[in-house]
Amino acid sequence: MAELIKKYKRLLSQNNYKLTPQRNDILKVLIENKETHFSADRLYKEVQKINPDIGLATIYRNLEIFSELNIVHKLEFESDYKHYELVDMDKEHHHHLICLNCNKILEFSDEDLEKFEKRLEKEYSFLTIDHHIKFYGYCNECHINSQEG
Amino acid sequence: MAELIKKYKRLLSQNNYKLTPQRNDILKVLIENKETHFSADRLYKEVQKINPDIGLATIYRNLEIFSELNIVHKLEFESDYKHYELVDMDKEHHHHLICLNCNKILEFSDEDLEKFEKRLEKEYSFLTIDHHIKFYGYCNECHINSQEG
DNA sequence: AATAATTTAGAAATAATTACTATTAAATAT
DNA sequence: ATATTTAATAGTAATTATTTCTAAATTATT
Repeated sequence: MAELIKKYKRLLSQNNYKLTPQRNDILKVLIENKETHFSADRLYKEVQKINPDIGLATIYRNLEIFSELNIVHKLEFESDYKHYELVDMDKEHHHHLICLNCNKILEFSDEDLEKFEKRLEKEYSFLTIDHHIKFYGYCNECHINSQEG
Repeated sequence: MAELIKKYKRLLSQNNYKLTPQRNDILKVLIENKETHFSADRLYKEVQKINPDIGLATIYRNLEIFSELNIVHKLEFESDYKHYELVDMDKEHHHHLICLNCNKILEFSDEDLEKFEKRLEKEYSFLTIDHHIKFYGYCNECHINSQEG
């Protein structure tokens, strides 16, 4: 934990950000709950337990920065708020199974894309109705243009 | 077009909804722009061209209904509004390539999941940085419970 | 310690979406 | 065809997640 915080401090510092007590507290909560997807508001309430003076805007501001620095992942589900989770280096890149009924979110990791869809149903007893796959990156024009610039 | 509208009329009717002039106008715009992802607001402005009295709330209300009936797909990207597109039966189930730079959204269809990630870069000259895969369906507990019910 | 630059709390503003209300249109029964 | 019931609408107000703004506080630097 202390080491992890140091790592983040270094990372922040390299990008001209300081490890303020507020940032420290937010990171502490995220680390202690690295299995959890937080809404900004849930995180706010959790951080308030160790720092009653924290402001909601501070949570948002820093989640944005943490997201830039790849300290947290910003997740978009079909809800009307965003979810945030700590990026866990020890954990494989993972995806989500979202229950249309109870909204539970299960995770699975990606090794072999091919066998996924079929295996999922068995391994997780998850009945797939639909799936969305999104790739983020740079399109032809954009990476060509950025080479020029 | 007229046939398609008839099909939607039947579908609405089967679900105790009427094909009102407003719904007709919205569908008309969606059909004429089936390649397009609309925001509620863009759609609103487009429908206003053929029906100046249409209300924004009507757009939202009906997009919700159309989404239930699988007439449109509600899409969530990393933007702060939702995108809607007509479900095109003739079109294969498709996914999206989202440019982090210009936000252009390219489409690709899914045949063979395995070869995707590698092929994508070649076929679309798209430089993938990250991807998200989401499966929607029912988790173990939920489909078990619904069998009991 | 004095100065400059960040960061913060808290409030106000924004913007997408939803809920509400009175009115209109449509469907059904008479 | 007309009266009655029901569904759908326009327009507005309310809601809610998120952003922006501002003055005060903190931190780093000299």
